[in-house]
Amino acid sequence: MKIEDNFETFNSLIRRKFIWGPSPEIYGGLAGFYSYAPSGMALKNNILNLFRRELQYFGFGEVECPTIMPEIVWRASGHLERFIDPVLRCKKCNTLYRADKFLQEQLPDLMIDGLSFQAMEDLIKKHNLACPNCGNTFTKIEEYNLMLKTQVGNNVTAYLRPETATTTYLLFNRLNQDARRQYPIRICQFGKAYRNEISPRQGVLRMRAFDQLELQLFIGKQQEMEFEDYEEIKDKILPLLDWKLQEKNIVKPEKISLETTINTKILKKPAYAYCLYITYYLTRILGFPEEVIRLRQHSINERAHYADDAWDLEIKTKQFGWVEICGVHDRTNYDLRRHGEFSKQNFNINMSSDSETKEIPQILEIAFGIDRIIYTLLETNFNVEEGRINLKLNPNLAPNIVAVFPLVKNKENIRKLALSVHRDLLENRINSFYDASGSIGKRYRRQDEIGTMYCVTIDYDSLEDNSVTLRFRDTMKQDRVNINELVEIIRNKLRTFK
RNA sequence: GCGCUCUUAGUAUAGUGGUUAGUAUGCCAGGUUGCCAACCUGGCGACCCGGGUUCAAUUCCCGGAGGGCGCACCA
Repeated sequence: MKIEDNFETFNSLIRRKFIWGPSPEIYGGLAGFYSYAPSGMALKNNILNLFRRELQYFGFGEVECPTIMPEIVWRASGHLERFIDPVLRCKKCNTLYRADKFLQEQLPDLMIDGLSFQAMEDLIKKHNLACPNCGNTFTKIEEYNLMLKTQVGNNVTAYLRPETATTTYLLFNRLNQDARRQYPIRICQFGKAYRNEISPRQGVLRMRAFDQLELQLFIGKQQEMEFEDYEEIKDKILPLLDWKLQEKNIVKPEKISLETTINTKILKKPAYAYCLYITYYLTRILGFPEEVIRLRQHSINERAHYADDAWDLEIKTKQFGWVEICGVHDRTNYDLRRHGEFSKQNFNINMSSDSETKEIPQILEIAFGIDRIIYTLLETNFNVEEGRINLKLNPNLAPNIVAVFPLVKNKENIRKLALSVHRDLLENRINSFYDASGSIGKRYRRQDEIGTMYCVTIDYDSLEDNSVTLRFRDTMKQDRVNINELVEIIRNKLRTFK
């Protein structure tokens, strides 16, 4: 197989090293479903470990909720209404049309938004509308439900969650008790979400079952405008593309300080600016270079039903263009207002020392798609350098931290020493991989292509003076170090990466 | 979901109505090897699934699944 610097080589690497694969593959697969293999899962876990450590620093507590919730939850959240599309199916050629969009197109002068199914069907009859593809008539309007429906117990209708966020909000009264009025309440949740995509494509970028890591700030209206943490980050410069720039067909973000965005009213709320900062910060520590990142604002009709302002963090990829890996939403008090109404709970609470004023908390939401992070991180770190695949992952994210080799495999005492170095690293809980097969060069290349930063080779001299070769992935340069210092040296090197 | 197109070892590919289904790479075992995909020997491993046509189907036909592209969809 020739190694060319293109995304075919990259795609082949994913399959060859079995990072993830279609599922259930032996039965032909089901579109939109993938399984992670150990190396892919190691990467995912390393990303999560890093995120969890940082989120603790930012004051977030983690919760975990069921992935299935009864119908009423999704009625309250608005998903039942917004995630079910009316569709028209041609009786003959089976082509599917989104009913409301189709009618609006055909009858541009009428107001279609908000019409009942019956009213839409009447319009179709009245205007004799037929399938543009083959000219035949339609079936009755059907529902296409983007949420996966199931039954709990005997006859309770329930849905698999299309986002983790809503399930977090349901805990609000408990979280509020726990928080002792220290606002904002900062909560995160990691877990699966499910969407019944009509045609899932682009591999793990659009799965029907995918992982989200979502951060929520429950915050007072006043506090959003006078947010203490904002003061510490207001000088930070972010690559921003607001929708006014997009209207001028500009795709390159502007580097603006958060303070400027507030002063020029690009952003309304300092607390929201802080959320954009956390989003950008977490993305940067994964090792994404500045040039491939932009934060893009949604236009008004691009926004979700609950959002007052929305920005996506996007990564520039070779294969798929700009890919959203995170959405930041100002959900206002929409969610708690609705869940308060539907559950008859009182979420109108006192958030300040002034015991007179009560309010329903605002929610600011940061939603990462972990699988999209994995894809984009692998793609941006993928390099071909003079016929060598080098996956330049941050060393603490790679599946292996270090690999240990005997220079030759048929010298028993070299092999023994190599194995003991390997075990010693494992004893110190440094993720080490032992490999003795093939030439030394081949073993280096095997590690390069899965991003292992350090390789340790035990040779004839090692037997004499207890020293080994420490070889670096990116430069291929080698240091001579003492075995007794190896653990500390590697730990120190890892420490220089966040 | 519609249209076009594709599907052969882990990966990348060749090819065929009757073949021991080829090649490269990979992987395994052994040999060799004093540091960057070396070499030698031996071995492993594939025609997406179902039906039809046929004496015979991996190959032709139909259907399905999955992938790619375009359209639609992507709260």
